Amino acid sequence: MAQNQSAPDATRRSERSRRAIYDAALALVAEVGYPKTTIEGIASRAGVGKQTIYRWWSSKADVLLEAFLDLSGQAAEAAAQDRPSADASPYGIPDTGDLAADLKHVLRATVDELRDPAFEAPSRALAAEGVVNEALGRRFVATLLEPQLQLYVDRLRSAQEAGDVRPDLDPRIALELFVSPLAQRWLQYTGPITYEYTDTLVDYALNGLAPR
Amino acid sequence: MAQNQSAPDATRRSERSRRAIYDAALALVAEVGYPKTTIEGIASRAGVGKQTIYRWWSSKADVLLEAFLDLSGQAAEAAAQDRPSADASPYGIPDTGDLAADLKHVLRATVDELRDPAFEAPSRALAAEGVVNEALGRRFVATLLEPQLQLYVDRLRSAQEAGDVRPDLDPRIALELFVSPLAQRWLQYTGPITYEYTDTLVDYALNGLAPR
Amino acid sequence: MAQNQSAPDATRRSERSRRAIYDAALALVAEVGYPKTTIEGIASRAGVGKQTIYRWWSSKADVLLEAFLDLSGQAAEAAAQDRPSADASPYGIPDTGDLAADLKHVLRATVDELRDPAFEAPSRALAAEGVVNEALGRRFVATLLEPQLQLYVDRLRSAQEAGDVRPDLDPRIALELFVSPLAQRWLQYTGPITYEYTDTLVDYALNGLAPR
Amino acid sequence: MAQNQSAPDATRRSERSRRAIYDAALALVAEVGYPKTTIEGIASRAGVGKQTIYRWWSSKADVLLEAFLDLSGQAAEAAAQDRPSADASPYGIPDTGDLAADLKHVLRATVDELRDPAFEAPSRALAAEGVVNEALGRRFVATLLEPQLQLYVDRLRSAQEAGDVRPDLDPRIALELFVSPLAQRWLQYTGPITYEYTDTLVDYALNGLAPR
DNA sequence: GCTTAACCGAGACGGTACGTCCAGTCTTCCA
DNA sequence: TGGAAGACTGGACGTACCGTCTCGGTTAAGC
Repeated sequence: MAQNQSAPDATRRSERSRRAIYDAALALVAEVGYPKTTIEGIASRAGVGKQTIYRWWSSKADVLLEAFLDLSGQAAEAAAQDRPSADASPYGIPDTGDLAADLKHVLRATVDELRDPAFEAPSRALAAEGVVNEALGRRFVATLLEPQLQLYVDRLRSAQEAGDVRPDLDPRIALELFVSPLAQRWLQYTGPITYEYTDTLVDYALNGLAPR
Repeated sequence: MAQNQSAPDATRRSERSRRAIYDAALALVAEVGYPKTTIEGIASRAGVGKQTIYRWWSSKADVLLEAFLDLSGQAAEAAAQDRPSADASPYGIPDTGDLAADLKHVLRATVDELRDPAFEAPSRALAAEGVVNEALGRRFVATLLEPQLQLYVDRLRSAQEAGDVRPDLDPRIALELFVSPLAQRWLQYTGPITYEYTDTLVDYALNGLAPR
Repeated sequence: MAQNQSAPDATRRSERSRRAIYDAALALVAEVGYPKTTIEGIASRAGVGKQTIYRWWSSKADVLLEAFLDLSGQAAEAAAQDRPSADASPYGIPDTGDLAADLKHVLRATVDELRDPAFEAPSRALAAEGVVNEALGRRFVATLLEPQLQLYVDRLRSAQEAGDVRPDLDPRIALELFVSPLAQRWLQYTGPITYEYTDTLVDYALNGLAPR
Repeated sequence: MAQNQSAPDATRRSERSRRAIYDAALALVAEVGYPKTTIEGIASRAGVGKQTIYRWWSSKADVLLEAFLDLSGQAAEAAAQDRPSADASPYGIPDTGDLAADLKHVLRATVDELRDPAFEAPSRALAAEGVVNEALGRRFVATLLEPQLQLYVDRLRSAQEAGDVRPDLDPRIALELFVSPLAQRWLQYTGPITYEYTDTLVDYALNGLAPR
């Protein structure tokens, strides 16, 4: 099944240009915002011809998604380096046996990340694009969001085995009770984002709203 | 505190043009999508000069926000008309005494609304724009989202008085446990949106994840 | 034979506005140039509604032509005031008996006038417009240029009677030999405009190019 | 002395577009007149992006000047082709020994040209623009008018050598006696343009107005 | 080691939309 | 009812980018 039209030869691709484009795209999104970031601007800042961008990506969002993926990969690697422990899982959720404490810990880390300007600008841009562009949205979720959520699924399953979470629950849905509120506050500015808030979310979610 | 610069005289504003612009904006967003909706396109479809748009609004997003607000207002009015009951609250959440049932009912209605193409296109566009444009995002939330959420706050407070919800909970946060997951699935395509799903959310949220 | 459509009633016309419009038009043409002079600009500077201009004139050029006519009229009146002599002819060409001297004198005065910025800007603008807009051009010539040229015709006829100009010549054409070169240099920047130049023109024209 | 700002690379210029723009500009000026000729109109008629015009020219007048220059160049070339005689001078003035006849001949040809609609529309437009825009006016004169006038200078000098014109005359001024009147009549509609008229001009100019 | 095909930087090209400025018309309110 | 004010439709302005398309130059693979 051959490519329809002159698929570029990836083996001859310039690594140098690819990196420069990632850097330029992330820098511009951070500096001037996503809407004012243009393909021409990226090309010019990267010292690259426009065609080199169009050859390998299909849109501005596409470039940014890959650039952000690359950035996340680097960050994950760096984080793994710092954590010499046995648990190999990158960015894994700790399992100390205290579910509430573990979740609160991870959510606090997420709060920190959401405030890191280097991450905020591109991820917000991609999220926004994804809202209106379903194809990109699904890619964004599949490559970036879902892997993160899977960690919660794993932790919740472990908690079910330990008897800390009801066994009949669907962990994929359960995690949304405390993850989605944070996501929405961040995406839509519906409320402040604090440690206290995420701690509260965990408590509410685990214990339920109804009296015991 | 004088007006900045030659503010137009609102009393002379053409109601006809305003309506035509709202209609054109909503129609175009629904037909060709938000990114391909242009000010020129709106003006042309509305049979209006571009300047008439720029005179009263500052951006495409601004036009759409007002158009959607207007549309929502009309819809609310129409709904109020249909409900001859004593409870005057527009779009109010029913209070039958059964909290779970009431919430499930309202969330199912929300599911229906999220699927109504007439609402979906513009609200998705506004949400996307709001993610990346904080000023607009906050206006979107304040004028459209928060009033809806307030209804949940009211219902939860009533439930607290009835002893169906723990009295120490913050209702504004509590509601997020079942509202935000739906919002996120809709915004980010993180999962299917069904009645079953929203029913499950209500059950999980009221009873909690931990065993009783 | 009534006017086709609501001919304005000239008797109720505001003299105040008319004057203000003339002043504004002349001032703007002098300050920003003819192309950047706009009807809106004139109206605003004159403190007048746009409609008041459109009611009485049909175009920017039309306004300027009348304004300039008015200005010329005033100037002629002022000049007449300064000249208490018996000869009533306004701006008349002196008739001392020395044709060459008289023509040189008048042409030198014209040179001065062509350099007066108050006259230059509007008359140049009108001339330019007239080149490309035949109707206006003809009006410009008929109301402003031709009356001036008629003075030369008169003087040349007088000279013919005195035997200083060949009797068979057409004075209307003859005058062009020394007037048109000056006009062209002014209109088209084809050469410098000096007293020496106009003196030379008179000499060449009177004596001819061929040896005597 | 570096180029001011990102001068375009002339070697990559599209000859095809340049020609199409010339053709469109000349056609539009002839069809709808100079004031109604717009850059957008030229671009659209030429099947060219607006930017392609703005890249190489600074204004509508600029485009037209070059287009007309090009047209004149072609016409001159075509004329040279038709004249297989030894005298290489393009558009040269004949030198039969009879100055009056030669001048009358050339002026009659000029009368014809002034009436050729293909030349009239653009040259009138350029002349008008030049009246009000000194920079363009000077370019118009230097590139189009002056070279023509130089031919008269040459012919007059030859006549001086032959003793047909007084030796002390400045030919550059002398030529204006019969050229400028024609120019003015054409530019300002101050009179009809006929062979008889130009013949008369030559007679008057050569013999002078004063009796012999 | 020399050819050759590709990627590459550069940027001109045909387009679309931007946001602004005016033209000329229409409407409202004041004197 | 003339005039000041200014909102209206409409259209051109000059600019910014889009995505496509050459144009040398450089660079790596294959002969």
